Amino acid sequence: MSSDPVLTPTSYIVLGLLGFADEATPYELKAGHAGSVGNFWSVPHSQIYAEPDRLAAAGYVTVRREEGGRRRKHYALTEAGRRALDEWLADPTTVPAEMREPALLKLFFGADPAAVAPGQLEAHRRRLAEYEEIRANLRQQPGTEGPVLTLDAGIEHTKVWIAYWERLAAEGG
Amino acid sequence: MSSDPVLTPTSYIVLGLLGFADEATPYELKAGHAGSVGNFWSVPHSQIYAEPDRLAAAGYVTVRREEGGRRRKHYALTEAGRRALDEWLADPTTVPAEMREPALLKLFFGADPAAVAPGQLEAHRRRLAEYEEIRANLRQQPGTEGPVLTLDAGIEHTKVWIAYWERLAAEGG
DNA sequence: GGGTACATGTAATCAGTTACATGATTTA
DNA sequence: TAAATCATGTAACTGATTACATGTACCC
Repeated sequence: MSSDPVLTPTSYIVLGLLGFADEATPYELKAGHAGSVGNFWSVPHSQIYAEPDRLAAAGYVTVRREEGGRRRKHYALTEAGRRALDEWLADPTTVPAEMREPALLKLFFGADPAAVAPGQLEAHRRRLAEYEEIRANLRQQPGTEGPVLTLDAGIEHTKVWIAYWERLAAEGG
Repeated sequence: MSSDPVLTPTSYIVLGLLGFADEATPYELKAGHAGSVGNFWSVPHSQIYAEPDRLAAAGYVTVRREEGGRRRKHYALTEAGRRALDEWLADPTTVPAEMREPALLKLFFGADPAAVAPGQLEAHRRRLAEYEEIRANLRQQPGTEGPVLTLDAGIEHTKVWIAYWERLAAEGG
């Protein structure tokens, strides 16, 4: 029909969040994003406010505006939106991201590993603690299989980073 | 002095590549990028052609244009460019990147792990083979410590991904 | 001399970033 | 009631993506 409007990761984050709630205001989307997906894929609030309108223009969500007072916008998935989300979830051809790790860029171009390592270690250790705390909280709740799996991935990779930077920190020139 | 023009990762990739060569044409930058940094941080060639001019405008590189024939541009670091590169390399406060892994986004929003896993496995196994081949070639050459370290990181993380997706593929519902 | 790979850009579009701004509620 | 903090946007700018376009050199 329409030449498919390109859906970005941000689009799918909004669609996915709307898939959990029946209806949501931008603020609820923002709140739902923070502390969940936001832990491994942040989106600035300006985007979270802008994206639903793009999706509405493309027919993937509906907007209901409050009459009185605050005139908030409430968004909900349309059939097309649900379909786009489901197709994306089912699509088996997902290209893995590149590493794109700034600290690696520095190593590549000759930075002293011992200079880079401490900062990385601290950041990754803090991140690991956060992930494990979140995981402990999620553990018992039902319906959190997806988030738990992503946390597992985050935890494992973070541990690899910690081991990596510990090694480089120890190999002082 | 000047309100510091913001240098992006792309800027540092160009600066870093110019730091290896005394002088380079955009094509040489492109070639130098492909198969090295390009393995974990790709930059489209349109950017590799555009970025040096931005850097020139900011005083970090000089441009020398060929008189005859092809009138190619040759770029070289200025003092300021070398300083910016060195300061970036020495700066210990590097914020680690987010995971931003599309496949994780899908898991988070409820995709069937068994549906996602095969494609991820194949992609990561291929990637691992590439990395190990490059590493084997680099191993003997002198002056490749930086690239070897980044490859090590890539290899370790790719192995973690493979183990992760193998586990999810095995846990068929 | 015709094709194919190499080499070198430009143009259009747009999502993402950053900053600005302000209204509504709660709390001290 | 003054101050935070919660909630909700808008505006400006620009790097990144994608596509278009063309020139040059080498090879069969």
